[in-house]
Amino acid sequence: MIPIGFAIINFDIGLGPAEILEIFCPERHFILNDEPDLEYQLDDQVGYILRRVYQRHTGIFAKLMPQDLTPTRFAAMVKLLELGTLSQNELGRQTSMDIATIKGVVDRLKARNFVKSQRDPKDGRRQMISLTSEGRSVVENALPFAKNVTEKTIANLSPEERNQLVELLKKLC
Amino acid sequence: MIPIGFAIINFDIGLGPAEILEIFCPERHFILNDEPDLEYQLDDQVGYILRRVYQRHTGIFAKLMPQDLTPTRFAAMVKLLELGTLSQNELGRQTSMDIATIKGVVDRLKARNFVKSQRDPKDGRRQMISLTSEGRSVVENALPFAKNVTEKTIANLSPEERNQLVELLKKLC
DNA sequence: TACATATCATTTGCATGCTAATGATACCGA
DNA sequence: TCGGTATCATTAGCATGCAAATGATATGTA
Repeated sequence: MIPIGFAIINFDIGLGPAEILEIFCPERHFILNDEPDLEYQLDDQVGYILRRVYQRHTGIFAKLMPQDLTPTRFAAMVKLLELGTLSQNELGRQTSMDIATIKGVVDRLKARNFVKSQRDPKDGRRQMISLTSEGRSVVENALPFAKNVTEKTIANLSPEERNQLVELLKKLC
Repeated sequence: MIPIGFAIINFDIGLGPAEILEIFCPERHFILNDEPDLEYQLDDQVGYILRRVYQRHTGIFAKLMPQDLTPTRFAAMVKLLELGTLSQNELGRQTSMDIATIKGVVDRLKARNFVKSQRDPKDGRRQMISLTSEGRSVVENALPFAKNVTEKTIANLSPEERNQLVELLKKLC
């Protein structure tokens, strides 16, 4: 049961799929047989919308942030600024990146001399990651831009709506 | 000006960074000098939260969907089911994927024989993409699973909260 | 001490997602 | 018809993001 079938009817009687379903069977939402209503509007699915919103956000981020800072690079540097030296795994946990992803991010930050790493002398498994002085300066200077990115991302929302959104999203992770 | 400095104070007097800033200067939010307040909590930034929520969602998606369907593959197939044959570019626009991304998705769907493509005889530039009969069957069978993915993603929210969230997110893309 | 288990890190492979460069085809106005 | 412009598609390069396999190091216990 696919939307296009309804769209044709829609041309004739000026009703959308949902309304037509209501007319045919307001309780169970089926037509002509017992097939369950599988009407599925991609554009209303939270996952699809989340992808699109995050896409727009990363576009804003790329446009406004200095120093080629990406969301993940910046996140790692902010956490290092806040928490100091961290093992690579711990840095990944703090920034919601798995070990493969955080390794790539750290490698690229090292290539730019924004972070440095050294083995933990007390635990030979650990790579301890910390900001270089250049990295500290870069991330401190980037903070106001990052605030601006957040502002631009939610510019269409009122202050109450902004709080609502963040509270709702926090319940989903 | 980094949070850890406040955290130490916090131990002693039981106040968070925001409250301490209020005490020192409720108007301009600075302490001891004219440096603007750059307090920046990564975990409260909407972009960072969006990434984490979408991450969790894709995890649910991967766990529940059949046929190795990913969010983008499924999105493309749903749009083809709904709208019929589309040019590759148009399919990308309908699913919020740029031309490079949609090409990869289409290539992988073709490799699985879920979609087929042929040049538009009326416009030699266009690759017209459509579902194969196998692809149609796969996506129709996948729809209830996709509904379940959405349900699991927002399981922590009440019905009103779900509507709120979707409405707020739609304002951001 | 020796072994099992856990943790940390690396690597490979696959899948998005973007930009930029390139080439082919349509279309439109002079 | 010609030439400029627009659209469609391909390709290359870089950056996430995940799963799985591998290896090195710690740790706890028999």
